[in-house]
Amino acid sequence: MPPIIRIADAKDYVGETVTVRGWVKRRTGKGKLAFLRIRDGSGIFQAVAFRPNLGDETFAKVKSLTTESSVILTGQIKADERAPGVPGGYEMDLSDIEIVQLAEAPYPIAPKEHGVEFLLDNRHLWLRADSQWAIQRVRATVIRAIRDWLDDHGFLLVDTPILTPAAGEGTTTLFEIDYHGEPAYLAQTGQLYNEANIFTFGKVYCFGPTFRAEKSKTRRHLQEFWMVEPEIAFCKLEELLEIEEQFVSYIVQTALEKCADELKLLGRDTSLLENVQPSFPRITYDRAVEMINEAAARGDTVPPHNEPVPAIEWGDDFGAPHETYLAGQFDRPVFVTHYPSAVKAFYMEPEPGRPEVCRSADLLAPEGYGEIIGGSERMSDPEMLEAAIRKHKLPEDAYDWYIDLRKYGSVPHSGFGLGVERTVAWICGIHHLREAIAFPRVLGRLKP
RNA sequence: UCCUCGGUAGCUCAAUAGGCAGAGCGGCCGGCUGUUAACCGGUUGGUUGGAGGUUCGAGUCCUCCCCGAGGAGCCA
Repeated sequence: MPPIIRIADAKDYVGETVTVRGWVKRRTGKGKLAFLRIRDGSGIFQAVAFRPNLGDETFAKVKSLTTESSVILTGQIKADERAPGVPGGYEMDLSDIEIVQLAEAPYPIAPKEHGVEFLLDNRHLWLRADSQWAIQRVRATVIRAIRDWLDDHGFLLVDTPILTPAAGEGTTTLFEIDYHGEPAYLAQTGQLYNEANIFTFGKVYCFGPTFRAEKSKTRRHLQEFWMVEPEIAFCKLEELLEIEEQFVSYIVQTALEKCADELKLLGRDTSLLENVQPSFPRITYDRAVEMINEAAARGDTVPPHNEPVPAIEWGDDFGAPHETYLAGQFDRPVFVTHYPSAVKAFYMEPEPGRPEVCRSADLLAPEGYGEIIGGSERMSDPEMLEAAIRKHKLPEDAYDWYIDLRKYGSVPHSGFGLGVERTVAWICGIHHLREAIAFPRVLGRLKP
């Protein structure tokens, strides 16, 4: 019995006869010669079937194969420059084939362009496409890098609840569920619980799905997305930014190193990612507003539609074109710090001597991918926090425990949240977040 | 919730001024010894999103509705 191998390992078996189990992506042929593009999860290669070698009966089996049929193939591995695939350069000279199932024809997804609606309706099949295979492998690598870096830098993973009694930040729309007769909400952040956990563990992170019921219908939004949220005790804003730039650089460089084949398959220009090394530029909100208004006065435009940069007034939050313009001025991600307190969450520490701005920082990714991190130094004074909660008209009794944290050994502390799908989309160079997660939850869509 | 665009074969799209609903891809049959979303020949394939209206005649014009995409607000 020949050994069963993975396509990714084919290079180690040149000249040997082996067995591969997988699916027929596509069959092409030329008379007595047929090519089977085979996928097994680990990689993609082709099996070459030549009638004089196989005999008429086996060759007829090959010719009968439909797209996505499941097969067990046996043959000799050969190195051949003409062989396409991932990693490519190796193919199987087929000697025997077992058809596990002859797939129904036609397979719904044809080798051509498709519309978004059709692809999302068929997401369970679309995932088999080369591009989707590559993206999910990058995603898994990004998640691994996130956890490795945090675990190796003294952070403890502490899971936070998904069923919560009240709004985390009090700003966005929540999914409400029935918690045995009382209303509960799917978590939009684990941050407040992280802030409790730092008093036990110093540096913590939570990592899980979060839920936003906003009627957001853009390529930068999902109803359900994954977020990693580190939180650090005895940490001021300046130190937080150093952590963030080390963290993001590690994630990007790890993806470049471990997913070179996948990024190549996706056609990603990785030269733009190689710059992602510390340190990242830092600009204040004040300076950002100046830059935007100078650009608006010059009539500068931003991709993808080359719209003019809209002018902005101090105090307004940035729109997508503003973020794209700002990010476009730098060759790596850029921190924008000290936003107006009025446009940010209630818990952010005001800047000493300038209470109208807070010690916050967003990290904007290049190429129009927008905000991948939102972070800040948190308010550490109990009275100031109580006043902020009242000012934002939040239910005070829901935050009593949160205020307690400032009464018993309060310390300066900071944290941030990194959106996994936005990070994956940026690294992969894909247009829409929906491709960065296997089964995206976008507005108006729950199936599959 | 608001703004813009869209819905015709399994898929991607076309259809002059209101006048026989088409092409490519996919599928199926046949041909070809190096295919890369092959090529050549043949063939299959329709409740034009739904309801109503105008008209001799509606994919096309009118009204209402449904669905989708992009964006705004909000945010990762």
